[in-house]
Amino acid sequence: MFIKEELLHSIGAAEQNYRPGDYIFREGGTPQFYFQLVNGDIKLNNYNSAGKEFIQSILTYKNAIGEYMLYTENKYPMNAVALTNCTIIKLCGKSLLHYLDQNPSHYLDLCRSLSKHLYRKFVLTQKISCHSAVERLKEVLEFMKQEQENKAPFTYEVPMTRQQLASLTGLCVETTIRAIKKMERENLLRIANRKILY
DNA sequence: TCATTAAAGTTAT
DNA sequence: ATAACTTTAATGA
Repeated sequence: MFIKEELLHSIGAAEQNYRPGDYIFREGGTPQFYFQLVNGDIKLNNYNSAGKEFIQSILTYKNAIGEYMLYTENKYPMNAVALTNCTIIKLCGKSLLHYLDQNPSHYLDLCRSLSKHLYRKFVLTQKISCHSAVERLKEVLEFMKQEQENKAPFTYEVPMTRQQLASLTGLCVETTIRAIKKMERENLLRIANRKILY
C-alpha cells in the first residue's frame, strides 16, 4: 500500500526519523498509526523462546508497515525495526479510516495490498518448510528475484546479509554460509566482494 | 543434514 | 577502536 505523501500530510500525518535498530512498533503493542516508509529499510521480526530471530519480511521505501493491522482489534504479532536510517510518515489510524470512508475508491488499494501480503506470506512459508538448506535458500532467492525487474542470471544483487538470510529461512548463519558457498560451486549463484549475485 | 560452539578474519562506523 | 558481519572447523544430535 502506498499513499501519496502530500495527501497524507494534508490529512494530518507527520514525519519521523529512526536510526538503525529503533523500533517502529513492538510485538504485543496496539496498532494506532498508519506507517509509510519514505526512505530506508525496515524488518518485521519475531524472537522465539530461545532468543533466535525470525525475520518475517523486509520492507523498503514507499511501503506501508503493517497497515493491515489497523482494521482489527488484534495486537501486533511482530516487531518492526529500522535496519537503516529511516524516514517514516505516521498518521493516526483513525484519521486514515476516516479518510478512506470519504474516499472509498482507496479501499481497492488496501485490498490489493492485503492480497499481496497474504500471497507473499503464504508462498514464503511454503517455500521454506520441509526442504534442505540449499533448497530453502534457492527458493527464497528465486522468490525475491522474481519480484524484481531484471531477469538475467547473476545480475540480482541480494540486498541482505548472510545473517538476515539465515533469520529469514530459519537456518543458522553458518549453515547459510555453507549452503551459499555450495551454491556458488554449483554455479547457482555468484559472489562478488561478499555480495550474492543471483 | 544441520545446530552449536569457538575462534579468527573482514568490513563498517 | 569497536561493533557487526563473515568464514572455517570441530563436535554432536
